[in-house]
Amino acid sequence: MSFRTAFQPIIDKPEGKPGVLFYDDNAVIIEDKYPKSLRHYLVIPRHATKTHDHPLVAFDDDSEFYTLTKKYVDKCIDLVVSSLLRQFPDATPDTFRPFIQVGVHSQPSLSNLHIHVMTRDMWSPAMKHKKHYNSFATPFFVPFARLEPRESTDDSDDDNDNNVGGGAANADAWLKTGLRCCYCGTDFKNSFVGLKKHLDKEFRRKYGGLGGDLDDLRPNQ
Amino acid sequence: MSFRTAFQPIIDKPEGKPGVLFYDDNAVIIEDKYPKSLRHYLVIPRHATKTHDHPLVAFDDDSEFYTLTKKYVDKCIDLVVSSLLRQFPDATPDTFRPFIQVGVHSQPSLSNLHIHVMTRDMWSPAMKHKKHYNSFATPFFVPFARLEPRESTDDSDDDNDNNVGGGAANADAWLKTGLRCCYCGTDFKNSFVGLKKHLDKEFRRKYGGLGGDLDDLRPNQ
DNA sequence: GAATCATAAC
DNA sequence: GAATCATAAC
Repeated sequence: MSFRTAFQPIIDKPEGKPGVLFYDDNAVIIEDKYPKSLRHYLVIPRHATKTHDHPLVAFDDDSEFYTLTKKYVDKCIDLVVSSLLRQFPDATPDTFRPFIQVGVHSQPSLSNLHIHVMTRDMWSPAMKHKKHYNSFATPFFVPFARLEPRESTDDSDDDNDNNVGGGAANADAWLKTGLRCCYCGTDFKNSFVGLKKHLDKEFRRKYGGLGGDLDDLRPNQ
Repeated sequence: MSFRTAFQPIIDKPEGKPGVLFYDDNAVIIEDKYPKSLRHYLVIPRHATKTHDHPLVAFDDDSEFYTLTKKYVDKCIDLVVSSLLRQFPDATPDTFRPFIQVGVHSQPSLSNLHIHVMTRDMWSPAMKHKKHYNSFATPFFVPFARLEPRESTDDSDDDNDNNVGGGAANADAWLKTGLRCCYCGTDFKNSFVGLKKHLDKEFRRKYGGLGGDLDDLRPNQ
């Protein structure tokens, strides 16, 4: 049961902890220990009670908390971009900014509130099975922007696919749905191996020619 | 479909074929290409029509064919024993003779009539899954002795478990039944890995102390 | 990691 | 060999 609070020690005392990229009184930014994309960081608010809220309700009626958290999300995006620019000298920030996704799991495994900030390549040796993939490539992954509190109660513009209010309802179904390429939408049904091979091609198309050495990035496990 | 007749070329022309241990006009004796025990040979009658008979009916009302085939089965047993004696100098023929099982599959994969002659250790890297094991360790495997034609029509002594007459009926069920050690009967349910580890122990108890080097016998794949 | 399914099956 | 299930899950 204790694995669910794996982030608590980092929240309590981020100093010197492995993977910590940044921290202040409000938040910690860490590298995901099992990154599911080339870059995969986490923003972890340090708020004593919000940390125990479900991500789909933590920002409800709390614009202040959303705005504060967004500041760290933006900082995290900057960290992802600058890290990639060091690896790909011919790229520009615009190469990567539209390619970064920010959001939360509608059923998080770890209970402390955390926001994923990651490139949308899903190219990683830690991406090992369908549930991993679908948790980031379907509406199981809820964009952070959709968590922004609204003044109006009129939700006629809402995209019901994401269904933030009762968003955990269809979560299991999304994890089991057919595998679709997050670049082009090609349907790989249940063929995870087929998807992985295709993602490798898409990755090389996306990241090739940016001055980096893709062979350095080969999976090491 | 052609794999089913894989033995036909050996029947037609055994000369110089790999794995052939003996042949004359009536039969060929070969090493099973995927041995499921330390020793696993096959007796293949060369009779032009009998070779296409199902093993559970090939010997019906044909004592002569049974007697002829038994001669080659006995020869095959001698070959197994002499081969083992070369490997285990401290053993005697009686170490192995009661430990050899002779019989047929009630649903053979290969269509040419063949009789299995094998040690009852099931210790082999080619023994890879439940169906392999149960095909030799349950009544799916029909002892050759039970195929001997009888004068009498009184079958009150028959063991209905083997049910030679309609023997293929429960064949699929036997392949799926729980895994039981062929030495001691211990039930391993569906744990093939558990069974394999136990068989390794039984093997070392049976074959240890016979002057051979068991380390030479370690699986090579 | 291991059992199951599909494939190959000796 | 690969998908599934169970386990672990960052």
